[in-house]
Amino acid sequence: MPELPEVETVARRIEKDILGKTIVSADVRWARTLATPSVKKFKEQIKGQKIKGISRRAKYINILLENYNLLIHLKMSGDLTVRKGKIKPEKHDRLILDLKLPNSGISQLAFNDTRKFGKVWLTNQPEKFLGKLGPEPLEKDFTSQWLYENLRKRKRQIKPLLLDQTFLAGVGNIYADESLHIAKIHPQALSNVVTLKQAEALHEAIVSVLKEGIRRNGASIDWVYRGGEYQNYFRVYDHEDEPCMVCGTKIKKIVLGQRGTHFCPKCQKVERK
DNA sequence: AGGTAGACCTGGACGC
DNA sequence: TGCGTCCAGGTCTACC
Repeated sequence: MPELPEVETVARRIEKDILGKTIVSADVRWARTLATPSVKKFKEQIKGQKIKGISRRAKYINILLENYNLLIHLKMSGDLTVRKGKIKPEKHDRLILDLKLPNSGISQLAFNDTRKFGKVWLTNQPEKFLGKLGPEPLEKDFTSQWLYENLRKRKRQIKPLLLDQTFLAGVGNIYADESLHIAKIHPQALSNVVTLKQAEALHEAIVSVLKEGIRRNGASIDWVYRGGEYQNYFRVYDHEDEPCMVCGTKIKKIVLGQRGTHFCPKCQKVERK
């Protein structure tokens, strides 16, 4: 599902429609969507809270309320939409918040999530639930030097390491595959033998791929269409057996850390040490 | 420490 | 048409 660019897109899309509105009630349609607190407490605490801001940290959306943070993780199939008026819930709506401005009607913020993996936290200690996330790849502290040093500290296959949110926040399966192809690094290359040059190339690839993803409003694949177009620019993801755009070799698909992994066996060689 | 398998879920694609 | 199997943008836990 959504990775950093898709989550960023969702947050930006709903921002202007929710800022300044007051949450007047909550309809919890799938109880397990709530990570914390209980349904009863959630409804009590969120009622009357005004929406002060919205941001993203890793793949979490963080909606700032007067006394709480509403954290939302879309996991594989989640999406957030704002609807005007009281609408009949859609099939996979898991949580609906009724919003109101003083001099206008009701609108609704709906969390729709087919696969029910998504989670919502209402808390005044967001750090407690955001866990030990790695740096944001689009922030200043993510540099090629940082990447080089931290890759060398570990001894792991590089792709699963990129997906480790405590190592680097926000990169998911698609953008990891795309970045490694641009940087010409084999997904199974060991992190401790990556050269400074490779780390620099990977750093640049990660940043460019994420920025381009955001510019294209993310990717829309499977049945989850959010308006994004980045799926039309994939180099390797979902391109198994198609020719590599660089050298024409057939793109290979393997499984790494239980995730489908796409790469060009000619452009991305494993260096044995 | 790092790798892997199973859970959590629904539904689309594909083979027979 | 229908049924079974596999796969999917994520992450957590258990276990080797």
